[in-house]
Amino acid sequence: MTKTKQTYVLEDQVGFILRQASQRHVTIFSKSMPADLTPPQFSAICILHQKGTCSQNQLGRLIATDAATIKGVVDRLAKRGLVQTAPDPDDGRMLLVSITKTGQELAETYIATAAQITAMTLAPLTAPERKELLRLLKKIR
Amino acid sequence: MTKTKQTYVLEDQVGFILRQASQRHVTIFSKSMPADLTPPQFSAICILHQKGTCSQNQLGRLIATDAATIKGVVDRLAKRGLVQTAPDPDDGRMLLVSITKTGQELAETYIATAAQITAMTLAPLTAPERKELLRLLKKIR
DNA sequence: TATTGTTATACTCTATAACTATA
DNA sequence: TATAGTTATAGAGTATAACAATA
Repeated sequence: MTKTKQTYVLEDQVGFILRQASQRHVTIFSKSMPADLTPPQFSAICILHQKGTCSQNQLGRLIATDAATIKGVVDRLAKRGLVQTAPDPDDGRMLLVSITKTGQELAETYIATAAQITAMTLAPLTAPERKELLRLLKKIR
Repeated sequence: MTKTKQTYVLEDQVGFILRQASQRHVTIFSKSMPADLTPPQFSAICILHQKGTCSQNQLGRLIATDAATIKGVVDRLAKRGLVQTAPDPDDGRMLLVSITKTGQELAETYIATAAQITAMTLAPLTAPERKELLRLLKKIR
């Protein structure tokens, strides 16, 4: 009887490959997005482009960033004049975040670019492979 | 003729889902790894466990982190006594990183845990789906 | 001189924990 | 008690620039 030696090949671990795939995507994103926005920043702009206004924490939930992280994202967007914040008159805990006209215009201009970034990221795959990758990633997220 | 309206659904963008899948994996990793190591730190320990010694930049290339990032990773591991650094006597530019006895023992103890973390991350998938996900991720990394 | 490696600096994202304020 | 938000702290990733050593 042979005792199976425990093997752990870093190259085949899902976390390691996931990190590399994310790295490549972020590189494509930052090289291709002329507006100097990071992926989370663009995600926030996207949601606000659709909803107009929402609370800071709710925005964080929609773009999958926690309360501490979304604060930094919103602060940086506000500093650039792309969003505004104001306390909710109905609930003093809430901080309402809304998109500015500048932010709205930026979203409309660069949504096409974002779609191209997705296409570039998926370029090595065939159409059915792209669909399958999204399906599998959604299952493990 | 109908003009196709441009749609950009954040939920379906590969970058957005990739970020969420990575987040879930990192969460599993940090909750399950008793040794309080991050994924890049554990990757570095793994490589050094196999190779014993390598230059700092080479280590970075092997675990897919650039020169500036690997320096921080190595510094933190050195502070914990898991690795040591020394200038290469043959090439004064190189900083050789080697694993300590403590680091070696830690690697041997926790490689099984790391394998379990991979399994937990992939738990929502069937065996053929796991294989396919790895194949597709490797193509876009 | 060109290349490689290291280091310093700055900015962003992420997560946790502790805290305040409100419902 | 539960929720929303803020702040502090820490690790990581990224980019750029400066510097040292080597080819």
